[in-house]
Amino acid sequence: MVKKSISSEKRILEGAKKIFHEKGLEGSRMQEIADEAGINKALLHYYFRNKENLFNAVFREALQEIFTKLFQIAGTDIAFEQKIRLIFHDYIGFLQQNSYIPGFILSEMRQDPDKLARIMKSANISPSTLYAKMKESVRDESIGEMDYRNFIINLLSLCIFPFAARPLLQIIFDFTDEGYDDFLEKRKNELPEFFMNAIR
Amino acid sequence: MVKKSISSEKRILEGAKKIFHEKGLEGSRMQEIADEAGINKALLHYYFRNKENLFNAVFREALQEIFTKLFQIAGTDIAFEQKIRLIFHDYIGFLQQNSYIPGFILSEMRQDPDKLARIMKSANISPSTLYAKMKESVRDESIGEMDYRNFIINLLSLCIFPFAARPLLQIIFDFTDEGYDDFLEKRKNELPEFFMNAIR
DNA sequence: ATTACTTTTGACCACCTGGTTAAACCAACC
DNA sequence: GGTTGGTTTAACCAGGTGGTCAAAAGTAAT
Repeated sequence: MVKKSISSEKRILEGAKKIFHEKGLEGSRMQEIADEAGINKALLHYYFRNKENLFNAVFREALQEIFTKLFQIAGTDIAFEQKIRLIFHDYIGFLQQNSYIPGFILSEMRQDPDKLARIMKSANISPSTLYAKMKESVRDESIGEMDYRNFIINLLSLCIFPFAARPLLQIIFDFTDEGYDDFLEKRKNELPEFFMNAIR
Repeated sequence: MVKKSISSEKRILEGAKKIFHEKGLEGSRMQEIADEAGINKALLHYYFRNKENLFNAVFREALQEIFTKLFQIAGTDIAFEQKIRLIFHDYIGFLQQNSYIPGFILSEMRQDPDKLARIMKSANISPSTLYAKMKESVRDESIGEMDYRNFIINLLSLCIFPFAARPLLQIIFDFTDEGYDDFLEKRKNELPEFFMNAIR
């Protein structure tokens, strides 16, 4: 009884993730999600009241993952330069294995900034932690003074943009799928040097 | 007679731009666009055959603008460091005045990569020009050897991401709308130094 | 076996959507 | 003034959408 219920709910969430990630809120159909989960459409409304609820669950999870991972890596207690190297390597590694997340979040956040703020709060994401971690790390070493917001934004830009803009960049540079994967793999190891030079 | 026709078509395109930019293809309603343009819905189908045609016109224009502007700036014949400074300043300036474009393109490109490739071709965007401009500029000076694709991607990342991720970044850093505008304004002048250090 | 309950389903519906059509409108030309 | 051509509109439609509901199926305790 409990087993069945959990299984169905999980399958719904998995199906919803796949469809929503690919087509977004407006582009996805409840029937499609039901088919993907292998259950009846009415069951979607039994577990999640409506489309918005189901979507919010998926959206919240994506936000949580992308920030949790970042905080986790940034919280490692190692020397600054090592931490930079680790962030680029591990965070891009995380994005490689969750390549749908950047595009999904950037696309779906646009509709309703208030809703975004609400979900950010309910997801218990506290940016101040990241500030602190970064700021004290930055202070630890003798690098140029820099606005920590620019510091973080530059870091995120260099990590996330190549995933969010992937279709376009692949066309521009005539990359195959494998070619772009290889390119990202090498990029993981080139970015730390680029970034360290930049802030020195 | 001709006047009327042009006026209507222009008004439709303007309306479509506003609505599509804000809500995307799937989130926009033809009726909404008609209202925005102040005309009958049937007239949309008279000038543009269907929703997809109308959307493609808007999407193509956005792609054209964002690349034309970049190529134009990159084509200026000045010394390398000056060109970097110019790109960051003028390209971000362009994005400031067309702040909807990054999010719009990044969101709407995801649905159909083939369609994106088709439109890129029909819009006569030739990335090879950019390659050339950049590569020869890079060779002009004594800076570190670097994959020109990483060079361009880093540059685009730093310019575009802060616009595409604006809603999220504003929440994270607790920026007001004006505060974020100010932040971007200062960023225009800080990025060249960051970038020049990075590639030296 | 009966009861009490949760879970799952097929059938259904009101509404909205993109798109069509035939008629009205209007400017220019004869 | 009537004809012709492109332009604009109101009314309409078929199909798809999220959502509902009552009944069926399953489950565990009595």
